Amino acid sequence: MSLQHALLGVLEARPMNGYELTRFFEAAPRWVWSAPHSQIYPTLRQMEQAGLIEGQQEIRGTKLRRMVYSITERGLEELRTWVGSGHAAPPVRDAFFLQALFFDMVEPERAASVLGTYIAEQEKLIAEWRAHSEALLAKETDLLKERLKNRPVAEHDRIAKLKAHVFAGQIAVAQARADWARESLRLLAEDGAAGREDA
Amino acid sequence: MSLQHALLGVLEARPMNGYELTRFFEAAPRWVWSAPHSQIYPTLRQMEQAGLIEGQQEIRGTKLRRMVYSITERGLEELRTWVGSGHAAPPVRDAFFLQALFFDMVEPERAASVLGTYIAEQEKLIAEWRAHSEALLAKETDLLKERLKNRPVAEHDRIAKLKAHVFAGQIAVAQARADWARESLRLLAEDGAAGREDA
DNA sequence: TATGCCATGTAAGTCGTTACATGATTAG
DNA sequence: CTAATCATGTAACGACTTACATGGCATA
Repeated sequence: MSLQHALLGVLEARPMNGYELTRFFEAAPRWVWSAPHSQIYPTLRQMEQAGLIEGQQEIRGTKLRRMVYSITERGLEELRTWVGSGHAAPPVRDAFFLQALFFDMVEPERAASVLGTYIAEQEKLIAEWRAHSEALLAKETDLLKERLKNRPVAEHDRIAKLKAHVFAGQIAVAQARADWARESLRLLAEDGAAGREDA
Repeated sequence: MSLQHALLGVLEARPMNGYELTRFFEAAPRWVWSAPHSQIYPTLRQMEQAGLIEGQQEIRGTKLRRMVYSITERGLEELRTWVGSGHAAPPVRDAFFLQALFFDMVEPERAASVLGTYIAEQEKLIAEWRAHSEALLAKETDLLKERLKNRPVAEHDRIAKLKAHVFAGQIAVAQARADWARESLRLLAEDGAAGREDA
């Protein structure tokens, strides 16, 4: 159900149509959730039927229609309830750690190459999230600006800090992964050397 | 496809039946992958058809049958190929960070309670993984003992270290999450105080 | 003889991926 | 006029969840 809550969370800032939401959820500098448009459009219709959001049709030009969805009172309530209550953690399922568990089955060079790619990926994510986190702290993102319009000015700093901190969390996790991968590289090198000495 | 590779990785240590694999993948002290038996049994039959594993039927008592699966040469090859090559990272999708992104919408006390539960969960995972990591380093787990039987003694330490290190990675990530959650608690407390001062 | 473990299944439904498909509008 | 962008869909498939379902074996 998380996609629904993600959509509610975005629509809480301002009304949007499916296309805008799609750009948001398919965006390259990734956010905390992602989804393709093929999932977003049907979900929006579902949510409208459930009364969580309301669609308003608009016409651009003569024929190009778009449905602009806004969050309803029920949607807000659902979002607040979900955010305020605990949810069971999803089962552990990490394909990369699974792969790493069998690195002893391949030549160290191949494992090292896989690790190198992984580190680069994590670094890229870190860079994107860092930029986003800083933009939030500076209250420079479009969505945050919209969101703050409905909040008392006294709370603006608090809200910006809290949101930025979430991305700091993503960064911390990615950093832990990257650091671990670098240690793995060292471990592989050591072992490789030891292996050669023994041989 | 990761479940298939997880199964191959376990069966590389020794032949097992669906029930044993199920206990492994549904185990409370979680591993790096999990799956219910309703997913495991059909997957095993699929993998047998694909020639990745081979089933041998055994009878306990008079009627109780069980299929003991062993990895085939093709399965080994598939596993090695998969382990040795890079795979695109799955899209970012973290329900807890998503939830945290909207903590400003609920009372700080509720957010704090959600964070508290989260921290406890992470700590529990850390404890389980720590125990598992230490058992691996000491070469005390059943599966590792089986696995090492087919490897040169000179490599035993290396293999144990590599496997244990994967769980150290899971621990590092969980630790990063827990630390982040603790910082979040501090941030919420600060803000709460500031909010009350302002009011 | 009853409880707990061994052992294996099916089925319905949700979530997510990938590919296919269509057409309007705008800016250069 | 043509390419990029706006805008919205469908369909098939695979992965995972949850619930339902059955029966044998061992031991107390």
